[in-house]
Amino acid sequence: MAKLQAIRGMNDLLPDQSPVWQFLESKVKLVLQSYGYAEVRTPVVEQTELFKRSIGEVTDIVEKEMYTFEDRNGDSLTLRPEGTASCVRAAEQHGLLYNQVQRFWYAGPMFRHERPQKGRYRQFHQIGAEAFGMLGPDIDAEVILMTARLWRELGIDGSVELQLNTLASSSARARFKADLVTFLEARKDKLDADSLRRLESNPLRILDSKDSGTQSLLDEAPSFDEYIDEESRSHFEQLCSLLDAAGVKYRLNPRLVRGLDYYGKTVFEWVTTALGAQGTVCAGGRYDGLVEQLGGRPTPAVGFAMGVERLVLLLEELKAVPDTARQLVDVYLIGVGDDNLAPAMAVAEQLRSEGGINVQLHCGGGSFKSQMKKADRSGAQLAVLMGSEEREAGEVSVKPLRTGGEQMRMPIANLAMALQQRLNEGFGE
RNA sequence: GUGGCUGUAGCUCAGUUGGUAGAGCCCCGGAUUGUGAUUCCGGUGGUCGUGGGUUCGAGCCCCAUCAGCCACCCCA
Repeated sequence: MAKLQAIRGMNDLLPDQSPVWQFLESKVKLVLQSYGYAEVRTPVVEQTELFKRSIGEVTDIVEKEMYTFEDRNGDSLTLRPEGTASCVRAAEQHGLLYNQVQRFWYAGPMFRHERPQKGRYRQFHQIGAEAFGMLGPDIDAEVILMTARLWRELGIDGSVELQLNTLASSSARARFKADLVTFLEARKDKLDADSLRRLESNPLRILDSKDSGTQSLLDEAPSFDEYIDEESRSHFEQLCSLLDAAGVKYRLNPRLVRGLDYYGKTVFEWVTTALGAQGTVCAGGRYDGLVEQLGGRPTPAVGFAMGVERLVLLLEELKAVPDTARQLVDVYLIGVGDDNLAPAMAVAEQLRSEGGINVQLHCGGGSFKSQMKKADRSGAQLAVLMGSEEREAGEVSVKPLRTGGEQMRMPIANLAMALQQRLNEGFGE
């Protein structure tokens, strides 16, 4: 019979990896909470219409990357390809945006049918934050500061760079887009194949082209800078000075264009060179038009999403995860001989009740030698032995496995506290 | 969706012009009866990704397919 395997581009998270994810997730959560953001959880499946209306009908995501299917009622459903649309839908549906200011975050799997490669998978994970109801550049700055703090907390701030741009108002963008298309239409013969295709689908992305011929052509093209409206310009300048004041470094990148239709004004990306082609680790911007586009009242909004897989890769690349985050077991407990199985189990339960340390109890028998071997392999700092001698004395034997210390007897009463003390000493060496 | 590279033991990999599979690690057991990591000895474990084809004979050659990796495209 053929072996079953996971769907292409959808990965299992195994024990050697999960500590890295947990490290990342716990840090992110603490930072988001420290800014007063509240978690929202939405379903992974939504009406297809939601994504068509938010992301944009002609984007690659909607046209060829969504997992779309009919349910048993004949409704068209889609596995969410990103989180913002669902977040807005949920907030709007429950009246959370009505005359209110809100700060939310979410986390979870997203789905896009792309060809898998490093840092890009068909089921991938994002953690994102969205702030609603605030028009000024102050909230843009807060959102960016929050991400900057996060990189510091994770110890990767030296390896990511902030790129910043403004897409201005939608009317300014529309005027620029029209002129750019006119300019390029007249010079179609000089465009590379990809850019030619984008001329129809997403002309702004041509600015991003890696083709040198196209890039030199763009030098003579209309410059977006001249199209930026006064309000957007002043918004952007204020944002920049807020970031300057907060000591956040950034690089202005006029070619920075987001892939989703709903962005306007501020856009930013955190980029690393340490991961190959998929260098964007976090990206976001302002999307003042989206709420209205999805049927709500006009509501200003800013947000971002970070790619968990990419950050995990970066954390590993930089060896930024402390060993303590990987340690699962503090104490390995062995009952010596059948007579001492029950007492050993009782001690294990006692330690868990007293709290503070993780205990793995040896199960499954085997020679004493092999039990000690397992204690060593478990990664535990201490082996705790419960034999007949110890039991009769109301004690256990404690043997340090990583440090040179002597084996010693300890009373069972208040054992957790005594072990905790030994464990703390161990870290000092 | 396009292109390139790669699939041999649980893992990392050898395998000569085609002649019926090997190492290291891991795991299990042993080297004086309750003491691990180092060392030594022994053992378990593979329809060589899958399906066709060529051949007396295929892990090696050919085709297809699936999967992985990298890049393009796209994006977090």
